[in-house]
Amino acid sequence: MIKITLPDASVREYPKGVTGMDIARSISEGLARNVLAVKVNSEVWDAGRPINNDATIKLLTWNDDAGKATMWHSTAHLMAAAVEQLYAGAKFGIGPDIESGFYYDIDLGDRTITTDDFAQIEDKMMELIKEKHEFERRDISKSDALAYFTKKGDEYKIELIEELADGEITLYQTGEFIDLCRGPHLPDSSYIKAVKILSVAGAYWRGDEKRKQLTRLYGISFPKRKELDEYLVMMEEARKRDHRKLGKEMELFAFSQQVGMGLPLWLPKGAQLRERLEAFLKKVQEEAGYEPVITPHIGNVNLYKTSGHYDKYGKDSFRPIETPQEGEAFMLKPMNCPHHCEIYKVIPKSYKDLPVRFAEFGTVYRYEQSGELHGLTRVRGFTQDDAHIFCTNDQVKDEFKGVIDIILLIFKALRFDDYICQISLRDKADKVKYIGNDANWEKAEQAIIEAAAEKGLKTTIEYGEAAFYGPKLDFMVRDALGRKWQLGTIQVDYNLPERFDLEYTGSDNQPHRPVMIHRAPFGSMERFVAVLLEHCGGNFPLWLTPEQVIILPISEKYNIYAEKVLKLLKNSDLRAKIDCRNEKAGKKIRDAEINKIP
RNA sequence: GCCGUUGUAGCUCAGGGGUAGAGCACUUCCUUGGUAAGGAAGAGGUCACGAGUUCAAUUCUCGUCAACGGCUCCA
Repeated sequence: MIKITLPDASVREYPKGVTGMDIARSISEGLARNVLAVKVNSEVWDAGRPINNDATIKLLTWNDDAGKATMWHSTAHLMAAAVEQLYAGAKFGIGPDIESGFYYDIDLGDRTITTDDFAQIEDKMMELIKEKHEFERRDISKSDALAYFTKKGDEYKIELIEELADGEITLYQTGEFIDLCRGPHLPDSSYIKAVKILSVAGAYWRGDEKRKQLTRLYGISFPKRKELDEYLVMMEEARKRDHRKLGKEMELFAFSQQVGMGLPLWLPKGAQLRERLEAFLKKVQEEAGYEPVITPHIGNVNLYKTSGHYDKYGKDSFRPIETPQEGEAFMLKPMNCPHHCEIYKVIPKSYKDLPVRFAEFGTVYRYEQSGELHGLTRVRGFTQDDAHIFCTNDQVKDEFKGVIDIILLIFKALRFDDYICQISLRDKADKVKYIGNDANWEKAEQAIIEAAAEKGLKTTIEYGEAAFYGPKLDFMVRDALGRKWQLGTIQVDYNLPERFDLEYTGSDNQPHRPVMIHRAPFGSMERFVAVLLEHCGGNFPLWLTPEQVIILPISEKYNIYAEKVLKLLKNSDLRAKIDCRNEKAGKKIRDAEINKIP
C-alpha cells in the first residue's frame, strides 16, 4: 500500500500502482468523468499512469490550467493524426499547448493548407474523437526511437531525439499516429467535445530564421460544445475592439503609405485625446516634483557611442544622418535617456539637490522590422511619457514608491482594475553579466521589493529578467477581455551614470555616483491609447472622450435654440456639438450612439 | 527581415479577359419631425503601382509597395 495525500491534506491508502483515475473513481464517479490529468508531487501525469510511491496528488480538471493544457496538448496530437491521414508524408515538428489552445508545426512538402481546408481537418478530428482513441504511453530506448522516426523519414523528430538522453524518451500513440512526447495526455480522445482550427501561419523550425519554415496550425478545443461557442463569441468581441478598427472608425489616427509604415498620423480627435492624457500626467508629475525638459529629435552619434546604445543597437537603427559638410553624423533619437544625462551634467549637483526628476514627452524613432509593425502597439516613431530620476542609493525606494503612486493613479482614472506587477531581478547564478556593484544591486532589488510590498502590490518575482543595467518593475494590465498587456515600467540604471560620468557632491564633500531611474507610466502614448481603446471598446471615460455631448434638434426650427444650449455647455467647459443635419431624431440618436458619444 | 494571405468608391465588400457594382457615408431637393436608419435624385473609381502575355488586362503571369496572420526581434 502507498499513502496518497490529497489537496485538503487528507491521506488515503491505495495499493501500489494505483492511478489518478482510480483515485478519482474512489472519490466520486462525477469527478472521474472530469479528470483530465493528475499532478503527482510537482509533475503532471496521465490519469492512467500507475503511481508506485507515496505521493501528494491533485486531480486536474478543466478548471485547472494544467488540465486545460493537457486537453489542448492532446488535441494537438489528434490534429497531427488527422493531418497525417489527410496529407500522407507530412512531417511533424513540435506541437505544444499554449496560453489558449495549441499549435502544431508541420512540414507538408510542396503542399499548403489554407483556411478552406480547416473544416476537412476538423471533421477528421471529430471522426477520430468518436473512435475514442487512447493516448497510449510507451517508454522506448533512444535507438528504437531513432529507428522508428528514421524509417518514417521525419528528420525533425530525429533531431529532437538526438538531444535527449537514453532512458527519458517516451512515445504516445493515438490511433495510427505515434509521436515523440513526454506527455501527459488525456485518458482518451472522447474527453474532447469540440475542436476548432483557428489559423495557419509560417513558423521557423526551432524559431531560427535561417532554418526551414514550417506550416503552423493553431487550434483550440473544449470539453463542451457550449464553451467553444462562447470562446468564438469572445473572439468576435475582441475583433470588434481591435484598436486599429476603432481608431479608424472613431477618426483617432491613421497611417499613410506616403508618410511611411509604422509612422502614425494623429487625427484631430486622436490628438485631442492624447493631449488630454498628457495634460493629466503633466499635472500629476508637477505635483510630484518633476521638472519638464525638452530635448532635440536628433543627437550626435557620439552621444549614443557614449551611452553604449550605438554599439548595441546601432546596426538595427535608422541610418545616421550625414551633414553636407563637416562630416558630422546624427542619429534620430531612439531614446531620451542620454539627452537627460547631458542635462543633468549642465549644473553641478550637490546631495541637497537630489533627487532631480526630468520629465519629457519625448518622441523617439526606432527601426522596427517591417513585419513587426502592428497598429499603434508597435510603430517606428512614438512618444514616451519619459522621465529620469537621479538620486542616491538611499532614495531609490522612496522614488519607486512615488512612481508606483503615479501609475496606480492612472490605472484608477482609466479603470484598469485588474493588473499585476512583475519584479525583474538578476539571475542569481550568473551575476557577472550585470553592470554595477553587487552591494548596490542588492540594495536596489531590496528597495523595489519593499516599495512594492509597502504599496500593497500583488507581485511576481522573475529572476534573470532584469536588464543588464539594472532591476525593474513592470505593470501588466488585463483588458476587459482578459488579454494581458505590459504598460508602465520603472527601471533602475547603474550603467548610464557610469558612462556619462554623472556625479554629485556628497555631505562628505566627495564626488558620488547617482542612481538613475527610468520610468514611463503609460509606456508610450501610442501603445497606451491602443490598449485603452481595446480596454474600453472605444467608450472612453467622460473626461477623456473627444465629444462629451451632442445636441439633437428635432427640426431646423430649433437650431437657434440648440446654438444657445451649445454655448451654455461650452461655457461650462463641456465639449459639445450640434447635429443639425436634416434628419429625424431617431437617425440622429442612432448615429450618436454609433459614434460612441456618451 | 522571413513564410503565407490580401489589395476594386471615403468605409464595408461583391464581381470578373471586352475599360466596373451594392450598402453605408457625401451633395442637392422633398419632408419639419419626439427617442436606434423618412423619401428622391446626384456626384464619386487609371480596380495599389510597374512590367509581361494577349487583338484586348481591373481580371492571367512576374516584380514592387502596403495591409493582415504568424515567426524572429523589441534600448
